[in-house]
Amino acid sequence: MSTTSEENYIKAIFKLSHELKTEATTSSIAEHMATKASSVTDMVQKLADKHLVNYIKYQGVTLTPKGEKAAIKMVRKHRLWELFLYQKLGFKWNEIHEIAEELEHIKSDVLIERLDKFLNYPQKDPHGDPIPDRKGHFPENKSFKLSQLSKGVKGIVVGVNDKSSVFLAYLDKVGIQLGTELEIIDCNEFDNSLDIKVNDSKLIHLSYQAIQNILMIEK
Amino acid sequence: MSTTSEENYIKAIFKLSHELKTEATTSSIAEHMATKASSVTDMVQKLADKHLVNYIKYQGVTLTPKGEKAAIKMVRKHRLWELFLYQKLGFKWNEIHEIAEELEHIKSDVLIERLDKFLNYPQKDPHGDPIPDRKGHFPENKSFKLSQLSKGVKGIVVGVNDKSSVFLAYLDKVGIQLGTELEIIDCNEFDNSLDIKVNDSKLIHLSYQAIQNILMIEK
DNA sequence: TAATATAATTAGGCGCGCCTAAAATTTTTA
DNA sequence: TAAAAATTTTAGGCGCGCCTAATTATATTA
Ligand SMILES: [Mn+2]
Ligand SMILES: [Mn+2]
Ligand SMILES: [Mn+2]
Ligand SMILES: [Mn+2]
Repeated sequence: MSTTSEENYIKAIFKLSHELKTEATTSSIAEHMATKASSVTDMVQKLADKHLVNYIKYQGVTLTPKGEKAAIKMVRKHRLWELFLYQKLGFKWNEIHEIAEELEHIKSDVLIERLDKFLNYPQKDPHGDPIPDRKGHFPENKSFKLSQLSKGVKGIVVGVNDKSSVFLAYLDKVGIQLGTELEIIDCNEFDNSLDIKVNDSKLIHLSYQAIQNILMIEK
Repeated sequence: MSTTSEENYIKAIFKLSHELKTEATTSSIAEHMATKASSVTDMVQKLADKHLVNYIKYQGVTLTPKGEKAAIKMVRKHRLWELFLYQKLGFKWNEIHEIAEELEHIKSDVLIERLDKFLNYPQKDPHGDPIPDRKGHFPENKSFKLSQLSKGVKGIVVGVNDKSSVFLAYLDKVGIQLGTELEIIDCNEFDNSLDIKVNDSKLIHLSYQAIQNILMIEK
Protein backbone atom coordinates (compact mmCIF):
# COMPACT_ATOMS: atom_id res chain seq x y z
CA MET A 1 0.00 0.00 0.00
CA SER A 2 1.01 3.58 -0.53
CA THR A 3 0.88 6.55 1.82
CA THR A 4 -0.73 9.91 1.15
CA SER A 5 2.71 11.42 0.75
CA GLU A 6 3.85 8.81 -1.77
CA GLU A 7 0.65 9.36 -3.75
CA ASN A 8 1.19 13.11 -3.84
CA TYR A 9 4.75 12.68 -5.12
CA ILE A 10 3.63 10.23 -7.81
CA LYS A 11 0.99 12.71 -8.93
CA ALA A 12 3.52 15.54 -9.05
CA ILE A 13 5.94 13.49 -11.14
CA PHE A 14 3.11 12.56 -13.50
CA LYS A 15 2.03 16.16 -13.87
CA LEU A 16 5.54 17.38 -14.58
CA SER A 17 6.50 14.70 -17.07
CA HIS A 18 3.20 13.84 -18.76
CA GLU A 19 1.04 16.95 -18.52
CA LEU A 20 3.52 19.81 -18.53
CA LYS A 21 5.92 17.71 -20.60
CA THR A 22 8.90 18.94 -18.62
CA GLU A 23 11.68 17.01 -16.88
CA ALA A 24 10.81 15.72 -13.44
CA THR A 25 13.98 16.81 -11.70
CA THR A 26 14.58 16.83 -7.98
CA SER A 27 14.27 20.60 -7.89
CA SER A 28 11.19 20.83 -10.12
CA ILE A 29 9.41 18.28 -7.94
CA ALA A 30 10.47 20.17 -4.83
CA GLU A 31 9.17 23.43 -6.24
CA HIS A 32 5.90 21.87 -7.39
CA MET A 33 5.29 20.35 -3.97
CA ALA A 34 6.56 23.29 -1.93
CA THR A 35 9.10 21.10 -0.18
CA LYS A 36 12.89 20.79 -0.05
CA ALA A 37 15.11 19.01 -2.54
CA SER A 38 16.50 16.72 0.14
CA SER A 39 12.99 15.57 1.01
CA VAL A 40 12.39 14.78 -2.66
CA THR A 41 15.56 12.71 -2.85
CA ASP A 42 14.44 10.73 0.20
CA MET A 43 11.05 10.01 -1.29
CA VAL A 44 12.31 9.29 -4.79
CA GLN A 45 14.64 6.66 -3.38
CA LYS A 46 11.71 5.12 -1.54
CA LEU A 47 9.56 5.14 -4.68
CA ALA A 48 12.40 3.54 -6.63
CA ASP A 49 12.60 0.76 -4.03
CA LYS A 50 8.90 0.18 -4.65
CA HIS A 51 9.46 0.13 -8.42
CA LEU A 52 7.18 3.09 -8.96
CA VAL A 53 9.88 5.28 -10.52
CA ASN A 54 13.07 4.80 -12.49
CA TYR A 55 15.78 6.65 -10.69
CA ILE A 56 19.47 7.08 -11.34
CA LYS A 57 21.32 9.38 -8.98
CA TYR A 58 21.73 12.88 -10.37
CA GLN A 59 19.76 11.92 -13.50
CA GLY A 60 16.19 12.80 -12.56
CA VAL A 61 13.23 10.48 -12.40
CA THR A 62 10.56 8.91 -14.62
CA LEU A 63 7.52 6.84 -13.76
CA THR A 64 7.59 3.10 -14.36
CA PRO A 65 4.47 1.58 -15.98
CA LYS A 66 3.37 0.65 -12.47
CA GLY A 67 3.96 4.21 -11.27
CA GLU A 68 2.16 5.69 -14.25
CA LYS A 69 -0.85 3.49 -13.59
CA ALA A 70 -0.88 4.62 -9.97
CA ALA A 71 -0.63 8.26 -11.06
CA ILE A 72 -3.50 7.99 -13.52
CA LYS A 73 -5.63 6.41 -10.85
CA MET A 74 -4.94 9.38 -8.57
CA VAL A 75 -5.85 11.79 -11.36
CA ARG A 76 -9.08 9.86 -11.93
CA LYS A 77 -9.97 9.97 -8.25
CA HIS A 78 -9.11 13.63 -7.88
CA ARG A 79 -11.21 14.70 -10.85
CA LEU A 80 -14.19 12.52 -9.98
CA TRP A 81 -14.25 13.95 -6.48
CA GLU A 82 -13.96 17.48 -7.88
CA LEU A 83 -16.94 16.85 -10.11
CA PHE A 84 -18.92 15.43 -7.21
CA LEU A 85 -18.23 18.52 -5.12
CA TYR A 86 -19.14 20.80 -7.99
CA GLN A 87 -22.15 19.02 -9.41
CA LYS A 88 -23.75 17.39 -6.38
CA LEU A 89 -22.73 19.60 -3.48
CA GLY A 90 -22.82 22.93 -5.28
CA PHE A 91 -19.25 24.10 -4.68
CA LYS A 92 -17.77 26.65 -7.06
CA TRP A 93 -14.96 25.61 -9.41
CA ASN A 94 -12.40 27.49 -7.36
CA GLU A 95 -13.40 25.79 -4.10
CA ILE A 96 -13.02 22.14 -5.04
CA HIS A 97 -9.33 21.49 -5.61
CA GLU A 98 -8.15 21.62 -2.00
CA ILE A 99 -10.89 19.30 -0.75
CA ALA A 100 -10.33 16.84 -3.61
CA GLU A 101 -6.65 16.89 -2.68
CA GLU A 102 -7.71 15.09 0.50
CA LEU A 103 -10.55 12.98 -0.87
CA GLU A 104 -8.33 11.47 -3.59
CA HIS A 105 -6.46 9.53 -0.89
CA ILE A 106 -9.47 7.53 0.32
CA LYS A 107 -8.44 3.94 -0.28
CA SER A 108 -11.48 1.98 -1.54
CA ASP A 109 -11.43 0.96 -5.21
CA VAL A 110 -15.12 0.10 -5.30
CA LEU A 111 -15.86 3.58 -3.92
CA ILE A 112 -14.34 5.26 -6.91
CA GLU A 113 -16.24 3.02 -9.35
CA ARG A 114 -19.51 3.76 -7.53
CA LEU A 115 -18.77 7.45 -7.62
CA ASP A 116 -18.03 7.23 -11.35
CA LYS A 117 -21.40 5.53 -11.91
CA PHE A 118 -23.20 8.04 -9.65
CA LEU A 119 -21.80 10.86 -11.77
CA ASN A 120 -22.76 9.04 -15.01
CA TYR A 121 -19.26 8.15 -16.17
CA PRO A 122 -18.20 11.74 -16.85
CA GLN A 123 -15.39 12.60 -19.27
CA LYS A 124 -14.47 16.06 -17.96
CA ASP A 125 -13.95 17.60 -14.55
CA PRO A 126 -15.19 21.10 -13.61
CA HIS A 127 -11.99 22.65 -14.96
CA GLY A 128 -12.41 20.96 -18.34
CA ASP A 129 -9.72 18.38 -17.65
CA PRO A 130 -10.20 14.83 -18.95
CA ILE A 131 -11.14 12.09 -16.50
CA PRO A 132 -9.39 8.80 -17.28
CA ASP A 133 -11.67 5.76 -17.29
CA ARG A 134 -11.35 2.66 -15.12
CA LYS A 135 -8.71 1.26 -17.49
CA GLY A 136 -6.67 4.46 -17.39
CA HIS A 137 -7.61 5.74 -20.84
CA PHE A 138 -7.98 9.49 -21.22
CA PRO A 139 -10.77 10.84 -23.44
CA GLU A 140 -9.34 12.83 -26.36
CA ASN A 141 -8.93 16.43 -25.37
CA LYS A 142 -8.08 18.70 -28.29
CA SER A 143 -7.91 22.35 -27.39
CA PHE A 144 -5.53 25.27 -27.62
CA LYS A 145 -4.69 28.35 -25.66
CA LEU A 146 -6.79 31.46 -26.12
CA SER A 147 -3.50 33.22 -26.77
CA GLN A 148 -3.17 31.19 -29.98
CA LEU A 149 -6.46 32.39 -31.51
CA SER A 150 -6.35 35.27 -33.97
CA LYS A 151 -8.46 38.39 -34.41
CA GLY A 152 -12.06 37.88 -35.49
CA VAL A 153 -12.21 34.23 -34.50
CA LYS A 154 -14.91 32.86 -32.19
CA GLY A 155 -14.27 30.02 -29.77
CA ILE A 156 -15.70 28.16 -26.79
CA VAL A 157 -13.95 27.92 -23.44
CA VAL A 158 -13.29 24.25 -22.71
CA GLY A 159 -10.68 24.36 -19.97
CA VAL A 160 -8.09 26.21 -17.94
CA ASN A 161 -4.42 25.61 -17.28
CA ASP A 162 -4.17 27.53 -14.03
CA LYS A 163 -6.52 26.01 -11.47
CA SER A 164 -5.66 28.40 -8.65
CA SER A 165 -8.59 29.76 -6.71
CA VAL A 166 -7.66 33.37 -7.49
CA PHE A 167 -7.56 32.80 -11.25
CA LEU A 168 -10.84 30.89 -11.30
CA ALA A 169 -12.55 33.52 -9.16
CA TYR A 170 -11.24 36.16 -11.57
CA LEU A 171 -12.77 34.29 -14.52
CA ASP A 172 -16.06 34.17 -12.63
CA LYS A 173 -15.83 37.92 -12.12
CA VAL A 174 -15.36 38.67 -15.82
CA GLY A 175 -18.11 36.19 -16.75
CA ILE A 176 -16.03 33.34 -18.15
CA GLN A 177 -16.82 29.71 -17.40
CA LEU A 178 -16.68 26.44 -19.33
CA GLY A 179 -18.89 26.76 -22.41
CA THR A 180 -18.62 30.55 -22.61
CA GLU A 181 -18.28 31.92 -26.15
CA LEU A 182 -15.40 34.33 -26.71
CA GLU A 183 -14.78 36.45 -29.81
CA ILE A 184 -11.39 38.03 -30.38
CA ILE A 185 -12.11 41.69 -31.08
CA ASP A 186 -8.57 42.95 -31.04
CA CYS A 187 -5.03 41.90 -30.23
CA ASN A 188 -2.77 44.47 -28.56
CA GLU A 189 0.68 43.64 -29.85
CA PHE A 190 2.72 45.63 -27.34
CA ASP A 191 1.68 43.43 -24.39
CA ASN A 192 -0.06 40.55 -26.22
CA SER A 193 -3.31 41.27 -24.41
CA LEU A 194 -6.70 40.72 -26.03
CA ASP A 195 -9.96 42.64 -26.26
CA ILE A 196 -12.69 40.07 -26.14
CA LYS A 197 -16.44 39.90 -26.48
CA VAL A 198 -18.03 37.51 -24.00
CA ASN A 199 -21.16 35.60 -25.09
CA ASP A 200 -21.87 38.18 -27.82
CA SER A 201 -22.35 40.93 -25.27
CA LYS A 202 -19.89 42.23 -22.69
CA LEU A 203 -16.50 43.50 -23.87
CA ILE A 204 -13.52 42.70 -21.65
CA HIS A 205 -9.77 42.98 -21.67
CA LEU A 206 -7.54 40.00 -20.81
CA SER A 207 -3.79 40.04 -20.12
CA TYR A 208 -1.35 37.67 -21.81
CA GLN A 209 -1.01 35.89 -18.47
CA ALA A 210 -4.76 35.24 -18.50
CA ILE A 211 -5.15 34.17 -22.14
CA GLN A 212 -2.33 31.67 -21.83
CA ASN A 213 -4.33 29.89 -19.17
CA ILE A 214 -7.66 29.64 -20.97
CA LEU A 215 -8.22 26.65 -23.24
CA MET A 216 -10.51 26.88 -26.28
CA ILE A 217 -11.96 25.06 -29.23
CA GLU A 218 -12.96 26.94 -32.36
CA LYS A 219 -16.66 27.51 -32.84
CA MET B 1 -5.60 21.38 14.17
CA SER B 2 -5.97 17.74 15.02
CA THR B 3 -4.49 14.68 13.35
CA THR B 4 -6.37 11.60 12.15
CA SER B 5 -4.96 9.69 15.08
CA GLU B 6 -6.06 12.27 17.64
CA GLU B 7 -9.53 12.27 16.11
CA ASN B 8 -9.80 8.51 16.33
CA TYR B 9 -8.80 8.55 20.00
CA ILE B 10 -11.32 11.30 20.79
CA LYS B 11 -14.02 9.25 19.08
CA ALA B 12 -13.07 6.13 21.02
CA ILE B 13 -13.17 7.97 24.34
CA PHE B 14 -16.56 9.42 23.44
CA LYS B 15 -17.93 6.03 22.49
CA LEU B 16 -16.70 4.38 25.67
CA SER B 17 -17.86 7.06 28.07
CA HIS B 18 -20.98 8.47 26.41
CA GLU B 19 -22.41 5.68 24.27
CA LEU B 20 -21.38 2.52 26.09
CA LYS B 21 -21.47 4.39 29.40
CA THR B 22 -18.33 2.64 30.62
CA GLU B 23 -15.11 4.07 32.05
CA ALA B 24 -12.62 5.24 29.45
CA THR B 25 -9.56 3.62 30.99
CA THR B 26 -6.18 3.28 29.36
CA SER B 27 -6.78 -0.41 28.76
CA SER B 28 -10.34 -0.06 27.49
CA ILE B 29 -9.22 2.56 25.00
CA ALA B 30 -6.32 0.35 23.95
CA GLU B 31 -8.64 -2.61 23.44
CA HIS B 32 -11.19 -0.55 21.54
CA MET B 33 -8.53 0.79 19.20
CA ALA B 34 -6.52 -2.41 18.86
CA THR B 35 -3.39 -0.69 20.11
CA LYS B 36 -1.14 -0.91 23.17
CA ALA B 37 -1.70 0.71 26.55
CA SER B 38 1.56 2.63 26.32
CA SER B 39 0.46 4.20 23.04
CA VAL B 40 -2.78 5.26 24.70
CA THR B 41 -0.89 6.90 27.56
CA ASP B 42 1.23 8.82 25.06
CA MET B 43 -1.80 10.09 23.18
CA VAL B 44 -3.87 10.84 26.27
CA GLN B 45 -1.07 13.04 27.55
CA LYS B 46 -1.00 14.85 24.24
CA LEU B 47 -4.78 15.31 24.25
CA ALA B 48 -4.59 16.62 27.83
CA ASP B 49 -1.97 19.18 26.72
CA LYS B 50 -4.48 20.31 24.08
CA HIS B 51 -7.25 20.52 26.68
CA LEU B 52 -9.36 17.93 24.90
CA VAL B 53 -9.41 15.49 27.84
CA ASN B 54 -9.17 15.66 31.61
CA TYR B 55 -6.41 13.35 32.65
CA ILE B 56 -4.95 12.45 36.02
CA LYS B 57 -2.25 9.79 36.01
CA TYR B 58 -3.60 6.33 36.85
CA GLN B 59 -7.16 7.73 37.10
CA GLY B 60 -8.52 7.33 33.57
CA VAL B 61 -9.74 10.03 31.26
CA THR B 62 -12.85 12.08 30.45
CA LEU B 63 -13.57 14.50 27.62
CA THR B 64 -13.54 18.22 28.31
CA PRO B 65 -16.40 20.24 26.78
CA LYS B 66 -14.03 21.07 23.95
CA GLY B 67 -13.18 17.39 23.49
CA GLU B 68 -16.82 16.37 23.58
CA LYS B 69 -17.68 18.92 20.93
CA ALA B 70 -14.87 17.58 18.75
CA ALA B 71 -16.09 14.01 19.30
CA ILE B 72 -19.67 14.82 18.38
CA LYS B 73 -18.47 16.49 15.22
CA MET B 74 -16.61 13.31 14.27
CA VAL B 75 -19.72 11.23 14.92
CA ARG B 76 -21.73 13.60 12.75
CA LYS B 77 -19.22 13.37 9.92
CA HIS B 78 -18.93 9.60 10.15
CA ARG B 79 -22.68 9.04 10.05
CA LEU B 80 -23.34 11.53 7.26
CA TRP B 81 -20.69 9.87 5.11
CA GLU B 82 -22.14 6.44 5.90
CA LEU B 83 -25.55 7.60 4.77
CA PHE B 84 -24.09 9.07 1.60
CA LEU B 85 -22.38 5.80 0.77
CA TYR B 86 -25.55 3.84 1.50
CA GLN B 87 -28.16 6.08 -0.04
CA LYS B 88 -26.37 7.71 -2.95
CA LEU B 89 -23.71 5.19 -3.93
CA GLY B 90 -25.66 2.01 -3.21
CA PHE B 91 -23.33 0.37 -0.70
CA LYS B 92 -24.79 -2.19 1.70
CA TRP B 93 -25.00 -1.38 5.41
CA ASN B 94 -22.12 -3.71 6.19
CA GLU B 95 -19.79 -2.09 3.64
CA ILE B 96 -19.89 1.52 4.75
CA HIS B 97 -18.22 1.72 8.14
CA GLU B 98 -14.63 1.20 7.04
CA ILE B 99 -14.82 3.77 4.26
CA ALA B 100 -16.53 6.31 6.51
CA GLU B 101 -13.72 5.71 8.99
CA GLU B 102 -11.47 7.42 6.43
CA LEU B 103 -13.90 9.99 5.04
CA GLU B 104 -14.69 11.36 8.50
CA HIS B 105 -11.19 12.87 8.64
CA ILE B 106 -11.61 15.15 5.62
CA LYS B 107 -11.07 18.60 7.05
CA SER B 108 -13.52 21.02 5.40
CA ASP B 109 -16.38 22.27 7.59
CA VAL B 110 -18.40 23.60 4.69
CA LEU B 111 -18.13 20.17 3.05
CA ILE B 112 -19.96 18.51 5.89
CA GLU B 113 -22.72 21.13 5.87
CA ARG B 114 -23.15 20.72 2.11
CA LEU B 115 -23.30 16.97 2.51
CA ASP B 116 -25.91 17.34 5.25
CA LYS B 117 -28.01 19.50 2.94
CA PHE B 118 -27.51 17.11 0.00
CA LEU B 119 -28.83 14.27 2.16
CA ASN B 120 -31.77 16.42 3.34
CA TYR B 121 -30.68 16.92 6.92
CA PRO B 122 -31.10 13.27 7.93
CA GLN B 123 -31.64 12.22 11.56
CA LYS B 124 -30.51 8.59 11.33
CA ASP B 125 -27.61 6.77 9.71
CA PRO B 126 -27.99 3.41 7.90
CA HIS B 127 -27.52 1.53 11.19
CA GLY B 128 -30.31 3.49 12.88
CA ASP B 129 -27.88 5.64 14.87
CA PRO B 130 -28.76 9.29 15.47
CA ILE B 131 -26.92 11.98 13.50
CA PRO B 132 -26.15 15.05 15.62
CA ASP B 133 -27.03 18.36 13.97
CA ARG B 134 -24.68 21.23 13.21
CA LYS B 135 -24.97 22.42 16.81
CA GLY B 136 -24.15 18.99 18.20
CA HIS B 137 -27.67 18.08 19.31
CA PHE B 138 -28.68 14.44 18.95
CA PRO B 139 -32.22 13.61 17.85
CA GLU B 140 -34.09 11.66 20.55
CA ASN B 141 -33.53 7.97 20.06
CA LYS B 142 -35.78 5.78 22.20
CA SER B 143 -35.42 2.07 21.62
CA PHE B 144 -34.64 -1.11 23.51
CA LYS B 145 -32.97 -4.39 22.86
CA LEU B 146 -34.91 -7.17 21.16
CA SER B 147 -33.85 -9.31 24.11
CA GLN B 148 -36.03 -7.13 26.36
CA LEU B 149 -39.28 -7.78 24.44
CA SER B 150 -41.61 -10.48 25.72
CA LYS B 151 -43.55 -13.27 24.02
CA GLY B 152 -46.39 -12.21 21.73
CA VAL B 153 -45.16 -8.66 21.30
CA LYS B 154 -44.60 -7.10 17.87
CA GLY B 155 -41.89 -4.53 17.22
CA ILE B 156 -40.02 -2.70 14.49
CA VAL B 157 -36.26 -2.90 14.03
CA VAL B 158 -34.81 0.61 14.43
CA GLY B 159 -31.13 -0.03 14.99
CA VAL B 160 -28.25 -2.34 15.83
CA ASN B 161 -25.59 -2.27 18.51
CA ASP B 162 -23.04 -4.43 16.72
CA LYS B 163 -22.03 -2.75 13.46
CA SER B 164 -19.57 -5.44 12.39
CA SER B 165 -19.78 -6.52 8.79
CA VAL B 166 -20.36 -10.16 9.73
CA PHE B 167 -23.31 -9.37 11.99
CA LEU B 168 -24.94 -7.04 9.47
CA ALA B 169 -24.48 -9.56 6.65
CA TYR B 170 -26.06 -12.19 8.91
CA LEU B 171 -29.09 -9.95 9.47
CA ASP B 172 -29.37 -9.51 5.69
CA LYS B 173 -29.30 -13.28 5.32
CA VAL B 174 -32.18 -13.85 7.76
CA GLY B 175 -34.16 -10.98 6.24
CA ILE B 176 -33.76 -8.34 8.92
CA GLN B 177 -33.12 -4.69 8.12
CA LEU B 178 -34.21 -1.34 9.57
CA GLY B 179 -38.01 -1.17 9.48
CA THR B 180 -38.52 -4.93 9.54
CA GLU B 181 -41.40 -6.08 11.75
CA LEU B 182 -40.58 -8.82 14.22
CA GLU B 183 -43.04 -10.81 16.36
CA ILE B 184 -41.82 -12.77 19.36
CA ILE B 185 -43.28 -16.25 18.89
CA ASP B 186 -41.43 -17.98 21.69
CA CYS B 187 -38.65 -17.46 24.20
CA ASN B 188 -36.35 -20.40 24.91
CA GLU B 189 -35.36 -19.98 28.54
CA PHE B 190 -32.41 -22.36 28.62
CA ASP B 191 -30.28 -20.24 26.26
CA ASN B 192 -32.40 -17.05 26.08
CA SER B 193 -32.82 -17.43 22.34
CA LEU B 194 -35.97 -16.34 20.52
CA ASP B 195 -38.25 -17.80 17.86
CA ILE B 196 -39.32 -14.88 15.73
CA LYS B 197 -41.70 -14.20 12.86
CA VAL B 198 -40.23 -11.79 10.30
CA ASN B 199 -42.63 -9.42 8.52
CA ASP B 200 -45.60 -11.69 9.29
CA SER B 201 -44.15 -14.53 7.24
CA LYS B 202 -40.82 -16.31 7.70
CA LEU B 203 -40.04 -17.94 11.07
CA ILE B 204 -36.47 -17.68 12.29
CA HIS B 205 -34.41 -18.44 15.35
CA LEU B 206 -32.08 -15.86 16.91
CA SER B 207 -29.43 -16.45 19.59
CA TYR B 208 -29.16 -14.31 22.73
CA GLN B 209 -26.01 -12.82 21.24
CA ALA B 210 -28.03 -11.68 18.22
CA ILE B 211 -31.08 -10.32 20.05
CA GLN B 212 -28.94 -8.25 22.38
CA ASN B 213 -27.64 -6.40 19.34
CA ILE B 214 -30.94 -5.59 17.66
CA LEU B 215 -32.74 -2.41 18.71
CA MET B 216 -36.54 -2.15 18.54
CA ILE B 217 -39.52 0.06 19.15
CA GLU B 218 -42.89 -1.47 19.98
CA LYS B 219 -45.43 -1.48 17.21
C1' DT C 1 40.15 22.70 -19.54
C1' DA C 2 40.10 24.58 -15.15
C1' DA C 3 37.51 27.35 -12.06
C1' DT C 4 33.01 28.44 -10.64
C1' DA C 5 28.14 28.06 -10.14
C1' DT C 6 24.26 25.15 -9.77
C1' DA C 7 21.90 20.96 -8.63
C1' DA C 8 21.51 16.77 -6.09
C1' DT C 9 22.67 13.77 -2.44
C1' DT C 10 24.07 12.48 2.15
C1' DA C 11 24.52 13.14 7.15
C1' DG C 12 22.30 13.99 11.03
C1' DG C 13 18.38 15.56 13.58
C1' DC C 14 13.28 16.34 14.84
C1' DG C 15 8.26 15.34 15.83
C1' DC C 16 4.73 11.97 15.34
C1' DG C 17 2.64 7.65 16.41
C1' DC C 18 3.68 3.38 17.48
C1' DC C 19 6.18 -0.52 19.88
C1' DT C 20 8.61 -3.60 23.88
C1' DA C 21 10.45 -3.94 28.31
C1' DA C 22 10.98 -2.15 32.79
C1' DA C 23 9.26 0.46 36.63
C1' DA C 24 5.60 2.50 39.32
C1' DT C 25 1.01 2.48 41.08
C1' DT C 26 -3.42 0.64 42.16
C1' DT C 27 -6.44 -3.22 42.96
C1' DT C 28 -7.35 -7.78 44.40
C1' DT C 29 -6.61 -11.75 47.15
C1' DA C 30 -4.95 -14.46 50.89
C1' DT D 1 -2.82 -5.75 55.90
C1' DA D 2 0.81 -7.84 53.38
C1' DA D 3 1.70 -10.22 49.19
C1' DA D 4 0.35 -10.97 44.54
C1' DA D 5 -1.84 -9.57 40.42
C1' DA D 6 -3.38 -6.31 37.30
C1' DT D 7 -3.07 -1.83 35.40
C1' DT D 8 -0.67 2.16 34.01
C1' DT D 9 3.26 4.87 33.11
C1' DT D 10 8.00 5.65 31.72
C1' DA D 11 12.26 4.70 29.19
C1' DG D 12 14.08 3.93 25.10
C1' DG D 13 13.80 2.68 20.31
C1' DC D 14 11.91 2.51 15.36
C1' DG D 15 10.00 4.07 10.77
C1' DC D 16 8.03 7.90 8.39
C1' DG D 17 8.30 12.37 6.36
C1' DC D 18 10.33 16.38 6.89
C1' DC D 19 14.21 19.76 7.79
C1' DT D 20 19.26 22.22 7.68
C1' DA D 21 23.99 21.94 6.74
C1' DA D 22 27.69 19.73 4.56
C1' DT D 23 29.32 17.15 0.70
C1' DT D 24 29.43 15.44 -3.98
C1' DA D 25 28.36 15.57 -8.78
C1' DT D 26 27.06 18.02 -12.92
C1' DA D 27 26.68 22.16 -15.78
C1' DT D 28 28.39 26.59 -17.06
C1' DT D 29 31.76 29.95 -18.01
C1' DA D 30 36.27 32.04 -18.47
MN1 LIG E 1 -3.47 14.91 -2.31
MN1 LIG F 1 -9.61 19.80 -11.83
MN1 LIG G 1 -11.39 7.23 11.53
MN1 LIG H 1 -23.26 3.83 11.56
